[in-house]
Amino acid sequence: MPLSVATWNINSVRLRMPIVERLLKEQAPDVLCLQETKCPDDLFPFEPLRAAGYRHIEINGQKGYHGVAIIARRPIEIVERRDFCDKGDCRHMSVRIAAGAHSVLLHNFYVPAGGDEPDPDINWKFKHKLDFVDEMRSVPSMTPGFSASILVGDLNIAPHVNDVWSHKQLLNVVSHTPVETEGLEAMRELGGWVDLMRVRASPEEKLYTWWSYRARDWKLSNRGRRLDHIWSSANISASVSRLDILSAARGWERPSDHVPVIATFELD
DNA sequence: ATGGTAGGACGCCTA
Repeated sequence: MPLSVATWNINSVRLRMPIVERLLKEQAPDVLCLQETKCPDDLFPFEPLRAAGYRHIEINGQKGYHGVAIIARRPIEIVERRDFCDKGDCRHMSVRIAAGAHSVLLHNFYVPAGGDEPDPDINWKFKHKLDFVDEMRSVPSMTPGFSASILVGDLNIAPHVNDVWSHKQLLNVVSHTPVETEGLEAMRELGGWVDLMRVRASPEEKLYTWWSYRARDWKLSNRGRRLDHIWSSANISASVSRLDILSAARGWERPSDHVPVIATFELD
C-alpha cells in the first residue's frame, strides 16, 4: 500500500492557498507537511483544504512567525506538539498514520534559520539553532509503539558538498557551516535515520529545494541549497518507489522560496 | 564586499 508524504516550507499558508491547492490537485500526496504557516490556529484555512479532499488536519501555529501543519486525506492521530528549546515556538508536531501493516510516526520540523552570523557567542539565533539540533538527538527513528518513522521538514541545513551551489563559498554561511552540517549528520546517524533524498542520488548530483527571493533570476543563477529533507527509519528506506523535488513550483505564481519534496513508500 | 526580495503586522523584525 503506497503512502506518499510531501514537505513544503510555504512561507505563509494563507497567502499561498492557490499553490497549496495546485499541489494537492496535481500531486495528490496522502500527507502534506507544511512549515512557516505564519498563521494563528483560529485563522487557519481549513475549509479549502477539506474541499480539496484533505479532511484530516492537525496544526501547531502562532501569530506572525514559524508554525507547522499536517494535512492528510487519510486519518492521522496527533502524537505530540513539542516545544524544542522551551521558547514557546511552534516548530514541531508529530502524528501517527497507518500504512499497510505499519503504524508510522511522522515528525514535521521547522528548524530555526539561525540568523546571519555563524558564531553562537555573538548571535543568539545561531546558538538557538545549534541547541535545537542538539535536542533533536532525542528523536530516534525507532520509537516504542510504532513500527517505523518518517521525519520531514525545513531543517535549514544543507549537509553535503553538493547540497549547495558552491561548497567553498558557503562554508562560512549559515546553513552550510561545519558545526551545523556535522551536527545534523551526527544527530541523524545517532537516531538511525536515513537521508532518503541523498541516498537515492549520486554524491555528485546537485540537489536543491530552496532558491533565494533575492536573486534576479532564480533559475538562471541557480544558487540553490537543499534545506528541506525527508528521512526515514532504516526498515522502510528501501520501500521508497518515488522521490521528487518539485523544482517547477519555484516558478509558480507568487511562489514560496522553498519547493515541495514528495516521497512515496510502498508499505505492506 | 555588498545588497538584493518577501511576509506579517504597522515600524521593524525575520527569513
